[in-house]
Amino acid sequence: MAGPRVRLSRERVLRAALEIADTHGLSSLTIRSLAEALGVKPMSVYYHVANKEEILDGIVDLVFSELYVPTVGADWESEIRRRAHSARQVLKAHPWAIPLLESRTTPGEATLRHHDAVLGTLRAGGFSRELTAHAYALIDAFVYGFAVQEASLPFEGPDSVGEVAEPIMALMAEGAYPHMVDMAESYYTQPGYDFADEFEFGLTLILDGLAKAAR
Amino acid sequence: MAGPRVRLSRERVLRAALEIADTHGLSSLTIRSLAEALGVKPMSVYYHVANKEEILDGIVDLVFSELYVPTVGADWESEIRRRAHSARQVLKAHPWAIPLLESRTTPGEATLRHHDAVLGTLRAGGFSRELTAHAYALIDAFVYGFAVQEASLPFEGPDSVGEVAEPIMALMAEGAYPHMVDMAESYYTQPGYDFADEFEFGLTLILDGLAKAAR
DNA sequence: CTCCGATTCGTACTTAGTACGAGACGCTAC
DNA sequence: GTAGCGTCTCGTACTAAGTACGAATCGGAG
Repeated sequence: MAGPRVRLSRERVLRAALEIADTHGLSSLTIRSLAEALGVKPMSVYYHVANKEEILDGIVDLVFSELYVPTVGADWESEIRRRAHSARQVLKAHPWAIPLLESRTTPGEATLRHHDAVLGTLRAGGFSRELTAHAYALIDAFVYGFAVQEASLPFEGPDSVGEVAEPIMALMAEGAYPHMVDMAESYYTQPGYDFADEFEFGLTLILDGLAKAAR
Repeated sequence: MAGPRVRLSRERVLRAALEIADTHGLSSLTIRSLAEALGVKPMSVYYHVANKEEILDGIVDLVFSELYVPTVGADWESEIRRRAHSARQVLKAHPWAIPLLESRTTPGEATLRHHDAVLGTLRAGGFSRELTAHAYALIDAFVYGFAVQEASLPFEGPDSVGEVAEPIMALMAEGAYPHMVDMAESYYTQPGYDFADEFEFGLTLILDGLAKAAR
């Protein structure tokens, strides 16, 4: 059953944890399931990480490491745009990571490197420190907030509307939420609607606004 | 020891749960702690809620019910601005709720009513359905994302910088994150800096952009 | 081959969610 | 008042999961 006995390592532990979260969801990531995936006994994991918190911090940083890192010095607008799209992509691929990003207050290396690059790109793009701070907060709030919305959308496509719980539909039908119903019926459920497009609109509006402010 | 024996109810259960989360943090909210706060035995709680998930859904909706609900028909910009500030305030008061807002996919009544009012305000303000969808996504992403940032900021004021873990500071000192260090030293830690101001900047930029798009 | 630090694991305690069914309460009809 | 019956509360106990503690094992250096 066992292979040629591979040594454990913090790296392998985190990789395996990431994989479990990706394939079976965050709630399936337990020390025991992790140990099993590694072909090892639970307590062995604890030699490489202090506790589960550290594992969570670790996989969040792994997710961060997947983000496109903007090039300091290149055209700020396209770099920031690219990294925003990248972030959306990555968070969509690891939706379980979204609730974690906040609770983790111990940023990892990839996380710090990433933020540093964003700040650098803006500064090199001619943004004052003040405007950089504004821009940084605004862009990240949007990107992150958008990912959250996308992950928790009750209906995210023309097909999945039916999945909304019945009591809600009942209330909706009763006319309790007229505007939601109107939007749902006349817009969100129309063929061709894609929530992802909202991202482009918002990002463009923000970048345009920042560009104007930077002048 | 017991008072005049007050009946339990879903309402009382949720109120008590909210209070525990507010005062001792979300992790202290367990069925047992909740039962004790209610002067009751753990399993009694389960007559009023199906499981802990339902409790979480419930307190999230309670938090939503604290938000300012915009008046449909009134000036959209000031209404939306007011509700944005309200949201920030509320989320700041219940930071534990932030990670929850996403994971909960079963919106409560207050949540739905709130969203309906926002949509209605925009529509009544002359926004097309398309622009309403854009605006709604953009504004909420920003408001929510901002709250997240605020809650997880490594340093959120001139004083608390020292709280950042040492390894990070060490790396920073080594010059690994020059732009972060620069911003931290020359801007974030300057007296008078308040992260909250970033909210105003972002919100105004967004509302201005939307106003222009609405014309 | 022996010794030693680096790893791995066995055992077991603790906290937490909650299934199941019995018991207590209090109101209603006789 | 009292029997009867929903409504509500709780006693018991099982399961899952994190992890403390120290023993067992492994693999390379001398």
